[in-house]
Amino acid sequence: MNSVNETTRDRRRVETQERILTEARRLFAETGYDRTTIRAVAAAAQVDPGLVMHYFGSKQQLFARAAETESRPIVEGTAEEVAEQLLERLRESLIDEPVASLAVLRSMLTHPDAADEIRGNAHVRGSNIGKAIHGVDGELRSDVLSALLIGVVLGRHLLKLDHLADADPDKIVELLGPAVRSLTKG
Amino acid sequence: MNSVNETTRDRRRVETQERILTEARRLFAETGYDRTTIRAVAAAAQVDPGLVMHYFGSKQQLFARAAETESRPIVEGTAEEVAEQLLERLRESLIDEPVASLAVLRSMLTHPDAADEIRGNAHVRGSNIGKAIHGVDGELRSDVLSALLIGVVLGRHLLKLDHLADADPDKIVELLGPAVRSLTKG
DNA sequence: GGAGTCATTCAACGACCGTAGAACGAAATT
DNA sequence: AATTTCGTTCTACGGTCGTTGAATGACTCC
Repeated sequence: MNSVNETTRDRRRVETQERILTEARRLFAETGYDRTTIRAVAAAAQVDPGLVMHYFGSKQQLFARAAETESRPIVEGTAEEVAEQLLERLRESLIDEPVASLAVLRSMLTHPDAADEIRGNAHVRGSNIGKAIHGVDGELRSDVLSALLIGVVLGRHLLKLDHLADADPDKIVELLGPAVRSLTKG
Repeated sequence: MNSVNETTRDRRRVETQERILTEARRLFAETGYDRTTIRAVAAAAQVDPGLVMHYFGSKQQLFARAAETESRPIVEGTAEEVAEQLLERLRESLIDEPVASLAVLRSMLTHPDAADEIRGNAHVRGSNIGKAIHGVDGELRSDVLSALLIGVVLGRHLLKLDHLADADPDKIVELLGPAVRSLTKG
């Protein structure tokens, strides 16, 4: 039986799968979907490429698993409240964006699945703006905000724009305060 | 001799090279560096893959030629003047970003050369912000502005975020006015 | 302890890629 | 008209990739 007695096989299997997922996330985030090969993931996880296929079925499915992130919707409220939530999420993203999110961001321009995930749920650190922004052109302003936040996280963690990559997160958030607030207001 | 008498061979050669470059730009912009194959470019230009190699030497060099853009520095001035220039460039980029720029943007996350071009000359439609922004944290604010503009152009032309892709450029520029102006001011 | 499950490896296939070099044929030069 | 140039194609090599299916051997269960 299972679910009661955990066999050593169960443990090993889960450990191996998570080791593969960790290395896959890292490589997807570092080099994107296309340049990350199943062979490289397997090597990094000290495992045979066939095992990766056995557990995850295909490269696409491996990416889907590696790119899973928790979606944390922005709660509705006044323009100021929404702005403060977004800036706090941005602050977290600047300090340490989850590797899974970076994998999606790195791949979004060349892998349709990654683009879909961004499009369907434009987010930074799983921040689903959704319908938290109301007023005139609410949907457009929401998209613009998503684009801005994506740009900043991209510039810092992936493009590594010289001064943006090194700057104090609080300083960046402070600079972006007026910009974000001006866009949450209808 | 040459440079005086233009032979039909000269004409044909230039025509073919430009046809190849046009198709290369289009494909690089649509699918990025890695997914664009020399074979596909050759087929689109109705030419043999070997001819592409013969004219451009390698895939990297083909990309370099296809991705060439004119750099148009932002001229220094008051914070308001710089902001107005940036917003005007953004407006142009929203209406019709050059294919060569889109090729660089599409490839910047997976092709090191494209990333270098963005980093060394963070631009949208060749807008080199350079040292046009002064004051406290001038360099950081310049990088943040680059990141914002990249995000918006990316969201509209490449990610095609639903409402951002369809919106009136003037409306978007209007929405971003306060954000851009708040960042040009020291 | 013997049968069976399953985590893991191994070897290989077929497809596609960038690239190189020989070959051909039409235009240019003399 | 003969010869050279060169735009263009053809064929092929070596490499890498995703994926498969059989083989192996350790663990599990009755």
